[in-house]
This record gives sequence, structure tokens and C-alpha cells, in this order.
Amino acid sequence: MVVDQLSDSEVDLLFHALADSTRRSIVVRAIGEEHSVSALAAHYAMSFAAVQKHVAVLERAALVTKEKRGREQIVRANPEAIRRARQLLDEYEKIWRQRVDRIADILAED
Amino acid sequence: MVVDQLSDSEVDLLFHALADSTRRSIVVRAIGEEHSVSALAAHYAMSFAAVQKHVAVLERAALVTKEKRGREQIVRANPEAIRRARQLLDEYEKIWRQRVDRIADILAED
DNA sequence: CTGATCTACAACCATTTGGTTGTAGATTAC
DNA sequence: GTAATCTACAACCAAATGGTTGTAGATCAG
Repeated sequence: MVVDQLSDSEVDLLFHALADSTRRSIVVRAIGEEHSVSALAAHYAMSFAAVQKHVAVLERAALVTKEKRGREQIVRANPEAIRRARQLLDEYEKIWRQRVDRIADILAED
Repeated sequence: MVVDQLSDSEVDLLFHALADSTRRSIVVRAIGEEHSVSALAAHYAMSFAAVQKHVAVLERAALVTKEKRGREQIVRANPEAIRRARQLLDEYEKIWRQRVDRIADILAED
């Protein structure tokens, strides 16, 4: 099955969002349980606004969603986005395996 | 098995390298067969130097290797790096599944 | 030898990124 | 009502990114 319904620029956003250790850490926390933005920010040696921006990057990539609850914004990870990124890499590995098979076939012809 | 032996900054390089459609396209071409840098550059609407830089980004991330052959540099994809990126995302999915199981257990206690 | 090809690398530029501080609007607690 | 908390967002800044052109060194072809 092909990883469709993701445009090039969406994939760009997805991998870009994952290319930062603070953001990956936020995703892991948000997978484990719900957190408000300020609860997340408490864990990092940077300003609240900086963490807010990181969450916004993750949100643009659909790796997390935000939901307002009272005065807080609850951040939740979206495992579907993670799955799509993984499937993309699966595709690349599949292409590689096809190449290996193809070369094996050519060698077998001798 | 845990995806170890990859530091945070190496993972940064890996996902950053994948966060550009030109670079992903180069990786796919290089998986399929060997290409010189100029052969790769012929496919893109940008300068040779720009493609050279993209290849350098992929090389820093270990997604491709370069080997000098005569006056050419042969670019080859490194499927191991792709596998490691996928394994990282597998870890995240595993954490998610553990959470789902844990919540199911809590609910089952009632 | 000469010219064409392939690469490396520097210098430059516009835009994006990742951080900061500051201000202001909602919501909650007392 | 007042104070504290949580968030949003603007303005600013240094550094990185993604592109360009230009120059120069190797290697190959004739």
C-alpha cells in the first residue's frame, strides 16, 4: 500500500518537525499522557514562548493536536502522523529490497 | 530492540536531511542505481552547486555515501540509515501502543 | 597539448529558524 | 474584585538554510 494523501510539502513539515530533539521529546511526552503547554514548558531550559513555537511546529505537521480546556491548551500526540512518516520510510526500504531482488535475478541468469 | 547508537544530533541530521523533497528524490534515485553528482543534477531545475549541497546534507546524515571513480563521484544510498530512521518511529509507535494497553488495563480493573 | 567535463569550494544573498522579551486577553483562585 | 496563571502574538535578533555565481583543480577525449 502506497503512502498517499501526503503532499511533498506535508512530508517536509513532518520530517522537519521531527528534526529537533526538543520537539521529539515533546512528542514522546504527549504520547505518554496529556499535557498543557505550560506543563510541557516546565521541562525545558527555554522560555514558554519557545516551547509554544515548538508545539506550533508539531501542530502544523499534524504530529500533535491542541484542545482548549479552561485556560489551558491540552497537547495530544497524533500517532497517525507518526505512522505515516514510518510508512514513507517503509516505502524506501521496499524500493531497496526490490533493487536487491532485481540484481539477484540478473545474477541468477548466468 | 532499542534504536541506540544514534545521538540526538545525528537524529536531527537524519530527519533534517529527509525534510526536503529534492533530497528525498535524490535518495530514491540513489537507491535504484548508482549516479554521479552531475547525473543527479541533470534532473533538477537548480544549479549543479545546489544539488552538490543537497548531496552533502544527505552525506552528513549518512543517508548516502560518495565514492570517487575517475573524475566522478558516485552517490549510493545507505539503506541502513533509512532503517534507523524507521526504527525510531517504530519506537514512538510502540510507546503509543503501551499507553493504549495501559489504559485498557486500568479500564479492565472496574 | 587542448578542450570539455566533473567536482570542490568560496562568496554572496534572501528567507527561515530558533531563540528572546514584552504586552495583552482569558480563566481560575482567593 | 484582585491577583495569579495560562495562552497568544508581535517585535526583534543571531544563526542556519537553500539558492546563486564564479573560480580553480582533476580527469578524460581527441
